[in-house]
Amino acid sequence: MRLSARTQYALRAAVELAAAPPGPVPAERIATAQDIPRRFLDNILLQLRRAGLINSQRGPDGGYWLARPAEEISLADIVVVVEGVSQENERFPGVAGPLAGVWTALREFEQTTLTEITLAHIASGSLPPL
Amino acid sequence: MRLSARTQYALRAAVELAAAPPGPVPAERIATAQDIPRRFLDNILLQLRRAGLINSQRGPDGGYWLARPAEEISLADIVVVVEGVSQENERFPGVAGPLAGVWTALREFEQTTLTEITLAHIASGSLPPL
DNA sequence: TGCTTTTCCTACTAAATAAGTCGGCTTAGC
DNA sequence: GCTAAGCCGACTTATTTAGTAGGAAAAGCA
Repeated sequence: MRLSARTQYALRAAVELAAAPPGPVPAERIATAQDIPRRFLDNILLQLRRAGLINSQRGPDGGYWLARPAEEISLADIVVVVEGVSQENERFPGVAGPLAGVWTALREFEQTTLTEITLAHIASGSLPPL
Repeated sequence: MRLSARTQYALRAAVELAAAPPGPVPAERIATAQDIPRRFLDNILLQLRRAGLINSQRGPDGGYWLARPAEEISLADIVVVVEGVSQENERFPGVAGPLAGVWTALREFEQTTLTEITLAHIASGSLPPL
């Protein structure tokens, strides 16, 4: 389970939005709270908005907010957007063939887990039973 | 679960050794059977030998063989050697703190799975219940 | 001895990916 | 028209990945 810095930042930013009171949150505040390089964060938030996960508003008192309730956004939603969709299953020559099944099983568990956990879970600190 | 080509090759080479009849297997044969670039494979086998997972013999009829029975070498053994030991748990600022627990859970599952599956399982094609 | 087969070893390089930066434009509100 | 935001593509730099290169050393055999 290797996650790029970009993906980690995206998740942390999203959690920050989930935990904020209703209304726009400026990028600057997210950057400070989560210790994320400001310009890089801009970049990431843009991607999340284009994917329809968050909304934005410009101008004074502008900022970002979740496009859906935090209960309805899973970690997988964000990971998929930022990390891109996972690679197809490869085939392994000869006697190594059964390795494929192992990777499939691991990936499935990973995906199931990330799909079950929502931003609300993280923000509230109460994880569902794994 | 992102695995580098190097790690995949190492696993496939090890499985090939596990499936071979007793005695040294030359790198050339592994490279052909598993379609791995020859010089790169040399490099990887060297690393596995230094880690004590395989043994080698030079000269005509030389080659490589597993240092222990295939039942006693787990996929994790190989992954750890090639991929290096996993990074320490990071901490996440503020409200994103609980994310750490998710990564820990995922990593533990991954590690448990890879530890339970041995080269013998793969070579025989009979995976243990996951 | 010398030839062949095979491993051993360090170092190098090219390509891809990741991480972040820059400059400036656009929009909204006062 | 000033200020506080977001919007956007392009650019730069660092790291990692995936190999390659060149040869040295050992083992067996004739």
